[in-house]
Amino acid sequence: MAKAAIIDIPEARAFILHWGEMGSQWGVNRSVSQVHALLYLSKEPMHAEDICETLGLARSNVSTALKELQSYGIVSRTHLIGDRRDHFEAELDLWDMLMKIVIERKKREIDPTIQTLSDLTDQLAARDDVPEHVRERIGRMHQFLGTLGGWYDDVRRLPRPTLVALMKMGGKVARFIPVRSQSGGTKH
Amino acid sequence: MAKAAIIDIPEARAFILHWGEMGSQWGVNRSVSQVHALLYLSKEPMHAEDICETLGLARSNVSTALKELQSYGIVSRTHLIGDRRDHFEAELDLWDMLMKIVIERKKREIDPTIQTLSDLTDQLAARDDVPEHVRERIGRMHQFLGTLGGWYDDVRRLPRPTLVALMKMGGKVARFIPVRSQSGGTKH
DNA sequence: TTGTCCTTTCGGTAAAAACGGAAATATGAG
DNA sequence: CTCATATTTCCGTTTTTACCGAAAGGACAA
Repeated sequence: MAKAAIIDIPEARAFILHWGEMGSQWGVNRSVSQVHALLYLSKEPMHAEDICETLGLARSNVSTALKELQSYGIVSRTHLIGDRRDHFEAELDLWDMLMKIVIERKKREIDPTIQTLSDLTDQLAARDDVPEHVRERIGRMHQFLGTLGGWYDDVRRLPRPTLVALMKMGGKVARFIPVRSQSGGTKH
Repeated sequence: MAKAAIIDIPEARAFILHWGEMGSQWGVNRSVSQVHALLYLSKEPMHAEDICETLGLARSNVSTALKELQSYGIVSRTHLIGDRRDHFEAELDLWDMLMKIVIERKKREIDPTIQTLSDLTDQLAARDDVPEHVRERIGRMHQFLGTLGGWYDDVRRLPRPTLVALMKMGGKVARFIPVRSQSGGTKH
């Protein structure tokens, strides 16, 4: 009897399918997310052919998906002795995984947007026939995204245990913020 | 001479176009993001017909887009005296805007995923023919998303100035986390 | 109530994205 | 070097999604 494949477990199949759906909601190719989900569940690194058969996808498709996942840094290549084929395994630490996804999407989509807004802000500053509120709103968006991006660049460097501790605190971190006139400061 | 429309400002047009592109990268319909960008730049609330002409979109398309933006809570209807038509304006507070977008996407995509993972975890617990690592990894993902979701539900209730202050602190919030054995604690 | 104006829904079409298969390229063993 | 095997690129097909126009569905004034 052949070793039971992951895909034969209904719950695993459901997981992979759902992950694919969710990915596509976030602008990620369905095949890419499915391959990711499969590798996340796989105990051993898998080679491309194996992934194809398991998910019923074309080889080319899997190849592209793997490249994409590697560019995110959440899947890596390994080699098994006596086997020429590339094998692939997923990042198993979910914190690291999330951080890598966020950093990559920031790099791809947010940073260029900030750059564009920066340019537009400059161009608008050099004009005098533009309604003030337009200049102001684009400028504000620029500043906002810049702040957000800077914040992420900052906190992602924190050691993981610190990050976990911060998250577990939730809203309680607010205790440490100097109170001006808002509620939610020190309660007693 | 007619009042110069926003769309005649090249920088505004670039902003709207870019916003549309970025939206589509995140799984948001391009028309939806464009309408949002336009309303964000508009000083006055606009009615649907006006939006159509400005962006060159069909009436039906704009109607759908407005509905979507309202469901996110980042665009609202208003009425002008002496005008039966609905008028629309965008949320101008970018913090509020972001919070609303995130809460809505969480509701639509993350929460159902957590639910699914919860179900799968239960089902897996009732089986004894499933590799341990599969059970464990799905369970871990469930827990991870739950923690993340809980954290967001928590911090989003903080007063806005507190949130802004926290963000401005960036990684410095880590000062307040009890140090175990990691770097990044109190530096001096 | 009736007509006008405004909005939404619906069905078909057009555009875009995903996908598969074949061909091309690369890698490594002998 | 040559062959066998693994991987990627390219291009045509399929599937999905976005979009428009027409028709239906309200709301309000007269």
